[in-house]
Amino acid sequence: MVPSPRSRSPRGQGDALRDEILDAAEALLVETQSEDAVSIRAVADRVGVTPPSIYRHFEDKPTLMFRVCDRQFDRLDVELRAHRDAESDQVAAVIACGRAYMRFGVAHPETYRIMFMGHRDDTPEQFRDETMAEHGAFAGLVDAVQAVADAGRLRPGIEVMQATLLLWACVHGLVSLRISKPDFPWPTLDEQIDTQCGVMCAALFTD
Amino acid sequence: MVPSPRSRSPRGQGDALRDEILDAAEALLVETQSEDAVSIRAVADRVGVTPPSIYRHFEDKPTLMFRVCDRQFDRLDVELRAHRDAESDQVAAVIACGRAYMRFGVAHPETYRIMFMGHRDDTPEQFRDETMAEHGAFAGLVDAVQAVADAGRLRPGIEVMQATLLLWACVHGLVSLRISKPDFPWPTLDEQIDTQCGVMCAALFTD
DNA sequence: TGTACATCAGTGAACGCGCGTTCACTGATGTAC
DNA sequence: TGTACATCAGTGAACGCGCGTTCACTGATGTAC
Repeated sequence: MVPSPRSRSPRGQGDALRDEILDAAEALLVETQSEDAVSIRAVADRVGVTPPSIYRHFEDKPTLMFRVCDRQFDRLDVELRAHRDAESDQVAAVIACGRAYMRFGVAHPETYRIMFMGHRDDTPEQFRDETMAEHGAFAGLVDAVQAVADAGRLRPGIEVMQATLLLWACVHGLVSLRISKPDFPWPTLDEQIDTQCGVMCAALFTD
Repeated sequence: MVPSPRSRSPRGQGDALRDEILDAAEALLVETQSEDAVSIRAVADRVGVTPPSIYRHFEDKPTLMFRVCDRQFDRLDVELRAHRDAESDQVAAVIACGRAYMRFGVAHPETYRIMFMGHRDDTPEQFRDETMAEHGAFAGLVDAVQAVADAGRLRPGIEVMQATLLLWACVHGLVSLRISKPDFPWPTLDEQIDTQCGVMCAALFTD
């Protein structure tokens, strides 16, 4: 291994390496588009550190991977929140969220795969419920649909949670199929998103 | 390894083992619900044969796994075809197919995962396009939607392929989310399927 | 009817692989007296 | 101002693991003459 120019962190700042590790792992994930390629050794190499150092900052590999993805999803959350705050029309806000979500998923396939397409048993306990129901993208979607309902624009006979789950299934379905089956003769992403948003809104919302 | 009671196949019938291997692999997959647990060694053990024997019948592990899943999906195809033939109402036929597809996916999570949630690079070449666009469940769905269109019951402005992709995204989304996030507070499967079918049909079909 | 031979289903032993992880350690830095 | 010490970020070497896969082989069975 080539000796790295990296110098050791001073006393109180051991956490500096933590962020470098997250950055390196994220970069590897983006470059290789393969969770397997992001081994503890590869991450350590890229940071310029030996593998055991990783364990000073993350308890094991799955946790590291989820922290990486979690950080990326936090950025999505910020974006979704911005969309909701920016739109005065509640239905338009839901559409904007849906669009942003689908674009994000297709643009970050391996991240999306880890967060939403993985095996339950490969998911560290701390990420099993939390990330999902309460926190993050899903909660935002519930809020956005609730706003539509509060404005009286949800189609009669459909409840907020039903509508939210249906929307989630649709956006997730589009994203995950495109990720798993890249060789399928898909239409343009824009075209598919437009169709899907149009039909879904017509089905769920009024006005 | 306990010596097995299995006796060697006579001359022309080497293919007998092939089916036994498929059966054993399928049984293991169903029991463990884990692709990783279905190792070449585990399959060989269960059949009562040594690992190298597997390679006389399947070129490698991914191919074996896909053959196993393919066989299960063939059964789904038969079921879907039966639904379509049994329903005189075209829309009812699409609904029946969608329901059967979702039930199948949720009932065979690991099979579904391998076929529709895997990495493109883990998919043997022979299964990359074929299983999808031309053959099997998707083609059946296209046919069913085409029948609705032929009956003049597709909502104006929506094309057959658009409607099919949307339906596919929805059913796949429901199935794959329930598989990946079993800890999520889902509604009953029946309830979720009913809502989804109701809303989708209202959105896409007329009468 | 008997013998030599080809076939081929299945074996036994081993290969290399890269992985996640653990362990006892080093050595620079700050702190107490 | 100097010395002993505690801290703690990061190291080096190795562990065990189970996997997919390969190779040269055995030995029962059918076939040709």
